[in-house]
Amino acid sequence: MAAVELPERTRGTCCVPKRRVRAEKIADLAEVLKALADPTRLEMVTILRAAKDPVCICDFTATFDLQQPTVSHHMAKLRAAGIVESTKRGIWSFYSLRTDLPASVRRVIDALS
Amino acid sequence: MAAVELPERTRGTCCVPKRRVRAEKIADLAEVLKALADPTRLEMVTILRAAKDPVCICDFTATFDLQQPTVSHHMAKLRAAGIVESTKRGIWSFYSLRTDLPASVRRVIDALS
DNA sequence: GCGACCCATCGACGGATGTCAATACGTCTG
DNA sequence: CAGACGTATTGACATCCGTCGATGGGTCGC
Repeated sequence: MAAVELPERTRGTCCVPKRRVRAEKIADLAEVLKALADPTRLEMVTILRAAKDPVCICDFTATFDLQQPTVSHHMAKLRAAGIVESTKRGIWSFYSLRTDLPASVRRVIDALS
Repeated sequence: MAAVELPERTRGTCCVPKRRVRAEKIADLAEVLKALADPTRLEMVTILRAAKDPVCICDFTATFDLQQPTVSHHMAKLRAAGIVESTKRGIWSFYSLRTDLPASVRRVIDALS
């Protein structure tokens, strides 16, 4: 394999790499990634992505080895991050991926699995 | 907009959504996402992705408003997550994205920015 | 060799996070 | 209405995380 070319350096001087992305956008994306960076929430998102219809949260409670408040807490985090939206029908709460996700967020979620 | 069709439910019964992804793979991906889920590290990765040659860590220290140990700590996290690799040249340490990233990780990183 | 330079590691500290038990709230059934 | 059911919220607790100062180790120039 060809050795990678390393740039020449002079002592005491550092160049500043171009910051191509707006700081605000970086922060927003980091928030989304933080919401996805948990095994439970990550699997929730992949399940919601594969599901055609909204999924009742009671099904998630039955899926994961976690207490109901914990499952609810995770869903609240996904909703706070703007990844998920909820609908109520009688006693039940149904969750689904938001359809108006920003393009970058949509790309990241599509890249999962 | 057409109302989303919500599945019928009966009290006391929950169905278990199909878990399509292996638990191990979910955990690995969550680890990578956790490494990316920080504004500093996220920008580091986008800079490395845009850079053709390995980048000296002293340049990152000059870029971010953080102390040198903190920058080093973030790079160590990216390396521990298998996202980044380092080369030494004299005094300097150069970092670059790993070329043998798993396909899913590569897709996620390409989806950023 | 000595000092300057670059980098990694360690220890500490405040804040965030995941989890659960307890509780409160809304909704349906009988 | 009364109770059962599904869900969200609160409070508590242990753990993890980002940041910094201090320190140590390696490398170059003088």
